Amino acid sequence: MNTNFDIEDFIQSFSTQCTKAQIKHFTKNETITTYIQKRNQLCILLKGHADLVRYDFDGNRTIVEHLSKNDIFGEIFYNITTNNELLVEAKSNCEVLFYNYNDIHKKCTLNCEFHTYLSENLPEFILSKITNLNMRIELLTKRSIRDKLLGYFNLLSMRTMSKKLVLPFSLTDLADYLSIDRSAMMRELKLLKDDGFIIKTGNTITLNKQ
Amino acid sequence: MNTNFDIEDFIQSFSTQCTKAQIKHFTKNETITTYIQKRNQLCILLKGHADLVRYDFDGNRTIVEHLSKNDIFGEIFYNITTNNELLVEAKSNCEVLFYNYNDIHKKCTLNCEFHTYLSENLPEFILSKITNLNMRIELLTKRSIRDKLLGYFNLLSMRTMSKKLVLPFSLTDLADYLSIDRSAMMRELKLLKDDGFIIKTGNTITLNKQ
DNA sequence: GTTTTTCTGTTGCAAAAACAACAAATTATC
DNA sequence: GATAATTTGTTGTTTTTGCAACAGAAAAAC
Repeated sequence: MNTNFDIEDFIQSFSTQCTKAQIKHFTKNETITTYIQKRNQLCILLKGHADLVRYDFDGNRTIVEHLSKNDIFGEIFYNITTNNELLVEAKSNCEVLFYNYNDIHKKCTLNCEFHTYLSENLPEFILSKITNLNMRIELLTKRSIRDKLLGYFNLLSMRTMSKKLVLPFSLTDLADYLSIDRSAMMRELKLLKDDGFIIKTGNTITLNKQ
Repeated sequence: MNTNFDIEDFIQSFSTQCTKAQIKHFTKNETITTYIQKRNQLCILLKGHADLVRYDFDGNRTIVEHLSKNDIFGEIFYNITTNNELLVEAKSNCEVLFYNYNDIHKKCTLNCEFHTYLSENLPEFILSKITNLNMRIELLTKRSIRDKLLGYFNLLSMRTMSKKLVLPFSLTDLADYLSIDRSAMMRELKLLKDDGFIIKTGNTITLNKQ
């Protein structure tokens, strides 16, 4: 998300034909991948937006991660313990690089630039991912809907360096992301407006107090 | 946690005098470190148990992470956005290795074994950390206290390959870890017992149904 | 071995959140 | 541009969770 990784360079070096990786394209609402243990898939989202989504037995949908350009994902990061479905859904047209994690240390037969680039930059990628996961945990450990909403808005505000922020997904999805009931969230949003904490026009939020 | 990193080898190679790292000892309840942005501290817990804890304005205490031998932690993994205190507390006698992340890529002047070892093995360490964080997120996104408890018990059960499991911390701490009210959790634990899902004796839980 | 502190277990009550159901608005599809 | 599908906004009701307060048990400190 906030790595200094250059996407153009990346594709450029990849074009030197690495034997281990492949790029695929997806249109909106297509399933990019389903998490299955032991395949050790590592993916990088080169273009577009996608959500890692879980459906549980009660029919609840949870957006586990919201993925943007340069975010890494894949089942290597998971121990698939539960039998809940975990899948990555394209939210717009996407370009995804697939890689097998086992192959990262084994030098590519062609010793291609792409391969070198990836293994050199992976630590930075991963560090950025951990930071994102920790921010997510911070949000989820907040005790009330109000705190979750304000916490999330502050996060976005921090990123764009502005009190005015545009939600990256629908309110329905926001509830699934914060792991709360949508109608309860709507009620709380109204209270936040009434109490003067936020101004909301469409999916643009402006932070006020605090 | 489940890396194949060998602690003895580690200390052995460290004893060849790396100029950048240092090992410190802590006794129970001591504060190991406080997270401050821009210091880029990276730590490895060599011995003992510790908790990464956050205290928020309402006086709520949250155990953000429960750290065991070989777990890595430190402020490089955080964007300190909120002004909530984040600190690592020793839960038993601990031995901790401190390192500055900036120094990892710059080869140590002595080009010591330790340094090489660390930079070679860091990806595996980090991968394990991400897996743990994802499991934590899965727990926190569960919608009810019951699901959180069962989810956590299942996780521990999975790790030890047994239906009988020993909680790694007190019930008070468990509530802070699952980000729920302790008395509400106690009530739910009783219901789980009454419904025959678990048998509880002290801090040993045996899973029944499902 | 006694005292102090922390942890466990319990409960009534208040507050918050989830559930359910629907109309209006918006967006997508044909 | 009409129709279908999804999203937003709203509200009454039920359920769950949090809060507060306390007694007994266990653990730690002296």
